[in-house]
Amino acid sequence: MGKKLSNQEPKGTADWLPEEFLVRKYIFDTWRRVCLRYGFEEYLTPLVESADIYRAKSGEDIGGKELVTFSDLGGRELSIRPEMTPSVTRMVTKVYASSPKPLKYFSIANFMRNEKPQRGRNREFWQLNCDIFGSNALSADTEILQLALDIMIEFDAPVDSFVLSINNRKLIDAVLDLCGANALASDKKTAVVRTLDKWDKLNAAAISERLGEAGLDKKAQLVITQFMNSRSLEELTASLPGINENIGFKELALATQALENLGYGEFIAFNPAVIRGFDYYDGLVFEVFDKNPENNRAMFGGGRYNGLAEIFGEKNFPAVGFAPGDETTRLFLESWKLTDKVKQSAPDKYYLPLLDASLVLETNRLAKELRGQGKNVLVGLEAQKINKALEYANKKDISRVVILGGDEISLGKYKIKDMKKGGEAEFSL
RNA sequence: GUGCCUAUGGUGUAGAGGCAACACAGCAGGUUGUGGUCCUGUUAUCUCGGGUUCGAUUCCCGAUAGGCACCCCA
Repeated sequence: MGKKLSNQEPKGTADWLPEEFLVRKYIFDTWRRVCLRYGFEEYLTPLVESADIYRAKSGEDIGGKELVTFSDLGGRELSIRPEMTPSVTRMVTKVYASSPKPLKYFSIANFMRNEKPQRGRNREFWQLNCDIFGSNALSADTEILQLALDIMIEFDAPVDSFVLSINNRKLIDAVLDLCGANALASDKKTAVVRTLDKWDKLNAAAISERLGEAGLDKKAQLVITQFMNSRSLEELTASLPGINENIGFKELALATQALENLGYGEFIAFNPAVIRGFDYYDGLVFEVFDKNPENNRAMFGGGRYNGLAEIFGEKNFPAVGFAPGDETTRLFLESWKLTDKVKQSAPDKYYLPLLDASLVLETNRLAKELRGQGKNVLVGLEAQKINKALEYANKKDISRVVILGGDEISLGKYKIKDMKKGGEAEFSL
């Protein structure tokens, strides 16, 4: 024997033992069911991509130091995907021109980011990605929001358990224009945007200091403060008259109205602090927040990214989408105790123990027949006394045990015992 | 990248500068065809390396690993 190897998973990754697998399968099945219900089609792209497609527009961290990169035999620099959007955009550019529009696509896939793992965040994680390509209509934005809400509702999320916060990059841009931030050097402008992103975590003095350092005077800061303190579109109009002429504002108002008309009003709210770090968003942006005080966090988000296709040298096409992750979803389900359905989703199983070593053939014949009827049959591999067989079934939470021993065979019968109710039923062999 | 916390059977936890304890799970049996209870047996180089000490699993330093928060992201 050589050196003893660690049986731990690599940092930031996790094994999925059957129990945990069942939870994630429940999450994936729910995602898939709702997407199919909206007529979305499932696709998949390769695990690795050329590293460059992430450096272009994925942001400094995800497209930089968090990228897991290696060289192939030809010296090409490849990365394990840290997100789906560049991949699906790349894929769609190949078929876009010849495809009937719009395209409604989804995928469930795993990703890698070289981060420091912590609660709700691993290096390897799984995401659902839903996107609509080829429609600039506001109804595409609305459908994406509705789909995101329906996924939450399909998980039995109570009304006050989460909120979908919406904002619009065009509106943010207009506000940056109003206060002169768009005229600033790009690093100063980034500092302003970053401050907006941190708004709720910083106090007034810290905000003022940061904005001042970025080059905004008191008057400009007041404009930003009025924008950021608006809790609704009405409040925003009152504090910044004329802002309601902005296209981003109008889109938000119309999308909100559309969702209210469909009965989703109580789930959505305008929130000026929703910015999102990806550089490619250029219209609607949104995030879903868990409202549980023990898990108060953004769960997932999305938005419109009409400009991304240009990195592949293609004519741009409209795109809007979102991506919830497996861990954040799991934490949400746990924080609201919504995991009852997980066990119900486990497949029903039969246990057919081998009660005597001489009955291997008969036992497997019966198992084959029951499997032919579509039943899931777990067959005993080693001879086992019946009390041990029942004990095993209990421990494995198996609800039915098929009994086939010498007595049954001589009568030409077998029995199925219901472990919950205790009764037995007889059947002919 | 920064800071804080933790490391003892398979799992969850006690413990004390001098023979490492308990619970659960696992396996075997009590019990030759009817279960969940009960009883018995069985399971540990106390993460690694160095230091202090007659003696360290315990105290100190370092490494490694894990967790949490920040950053960032979602």
